[in-house]
Amino acid sequence: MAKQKDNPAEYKRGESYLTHVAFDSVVFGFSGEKLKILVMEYHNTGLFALPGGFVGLKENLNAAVRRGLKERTGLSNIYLEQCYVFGDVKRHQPEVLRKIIKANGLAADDKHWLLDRFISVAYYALINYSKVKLQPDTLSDSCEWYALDAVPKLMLDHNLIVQKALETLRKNLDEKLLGTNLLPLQFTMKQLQQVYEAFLDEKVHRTNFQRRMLTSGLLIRNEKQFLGKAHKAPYLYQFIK
Amino acid sequence: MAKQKDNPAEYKRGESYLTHVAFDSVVFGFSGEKLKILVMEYHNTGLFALPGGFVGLKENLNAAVRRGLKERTGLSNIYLEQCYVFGDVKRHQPEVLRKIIKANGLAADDKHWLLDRFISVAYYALINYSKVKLQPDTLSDSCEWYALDAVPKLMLDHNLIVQKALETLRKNLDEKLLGTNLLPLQFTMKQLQQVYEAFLDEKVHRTNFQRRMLTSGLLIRNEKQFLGKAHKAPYLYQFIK
DNA sequence: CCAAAAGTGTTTTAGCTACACCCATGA
DNA sequence: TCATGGGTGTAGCTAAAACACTTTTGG
Repeated sequence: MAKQKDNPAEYKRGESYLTHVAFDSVVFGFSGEKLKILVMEYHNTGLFALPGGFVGLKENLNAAVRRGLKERTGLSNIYLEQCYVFGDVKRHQPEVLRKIIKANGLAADDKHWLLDRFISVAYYALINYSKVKLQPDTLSDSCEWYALDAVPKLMLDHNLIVQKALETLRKNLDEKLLGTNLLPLQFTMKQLQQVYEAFLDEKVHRTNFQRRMLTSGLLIRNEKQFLGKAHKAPYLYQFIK
Repeated sequence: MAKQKDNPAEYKRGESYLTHVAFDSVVFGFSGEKLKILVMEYHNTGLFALPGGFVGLKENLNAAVRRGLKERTGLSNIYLEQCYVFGDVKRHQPEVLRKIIKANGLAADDKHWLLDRFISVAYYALINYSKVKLQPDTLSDSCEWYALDAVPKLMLDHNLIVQKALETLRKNLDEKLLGTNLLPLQFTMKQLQQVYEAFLDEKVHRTNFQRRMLTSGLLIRNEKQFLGKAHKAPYLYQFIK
């Protein structure tokens, strides 16, 4: 990719991306017994935002989102799903975008394409926290994990997008096979339980949870064990196939 | 609305609608024991399509979809939900749109904005069949109900959109309260069962279905009865509130 | 031996399935 | 009185909830 292509703010209107169409991703990771999401901070603005981007003129929408995630996390083959389209007029706040453009030392004349109104397609992604190498894009000075209960105020309607992603996931927890994507290949039942609890935001009954998982037939028990704690060593489990 | 505004094909690029953004609706109705959807046919082209449209520059996405449905069915307050965003490059088929524009006697030069690539936000709607007064838009010569098992070949990826709408609805049948939107205020248990069967595309157990509905607490039984058939008169039911 | 966490067993309840049965109606 | 479809009763199965219990480990 040419240097110019790395910075969306330098594009002229409609030159390389579809106008009026954007995407934002809520990227979930699990670490330290907590659910976290990726948040970017823009240079010298104090503005926080979800990692997002734009769709190339000859690029599939889903492919564009994968490209965006690849650039920020280094990962391909990410578990990714559409969540909702945010298309209200009131999400158009050119002052906010102007602030970002100016902070990057670019000319923010009134015709700059980033100042236009955008419809944003929201996605959520589930990724393996430990495999990620974070990289901010050229407009941002950081891309960091934030625990769900410590996400800062985000620009535009991005906090709403996070809520919507959570709701969507909560609805179909089981069929999304949370653990497959958020946990390492092998994990303890406790870890899996914590993932569920983090999404549901409530405690689940330990012994019944264990039985439900085991009888589901989706995971197998490895005889290897994880030692080092002052209690019975737990089995390690992994999902089948 | 001015006359010009009634015909999207007459707009210049970006003059009144957001470029690259469209919507399509799968409108479900229930009649004659069958599930049906609305399909439009374009003048002199043999092309069939889902009712869709574009988003005004100062119009909320959801509002645009409601406007589109109002124009074609005369109904406001329609039950409406997003379903999926179709954003692949291969759905861009300018030849098809060119055909429609020409058949309407308009100039289809290569820069016509309808020939651009569009991302389409798919919605599904559940409406009360008997309340609808169908009206084609200015580009179409008909807007008709088609039984789900008799939907013709539609343009672009519109058949795929129908499939996606069905899948989405099937997943959460119960929480969508199908009957509330698809049936008249009062209905027999048989009708409600037929709605479920139409969506699931399989028979459900009559007596157990009845019990499940009654114990759900979502509907009440009216003592009024529907007479005229050679069998026990069924109760009429209605949803609470 | 004790505390802590993992894992198993058991009882109760709730809901669904399948099927038998009775009821009301028009021809 | 019979065919047709509406409505109820009930036995059997399965899954989840609640809780008591045993096991393994480090200190």
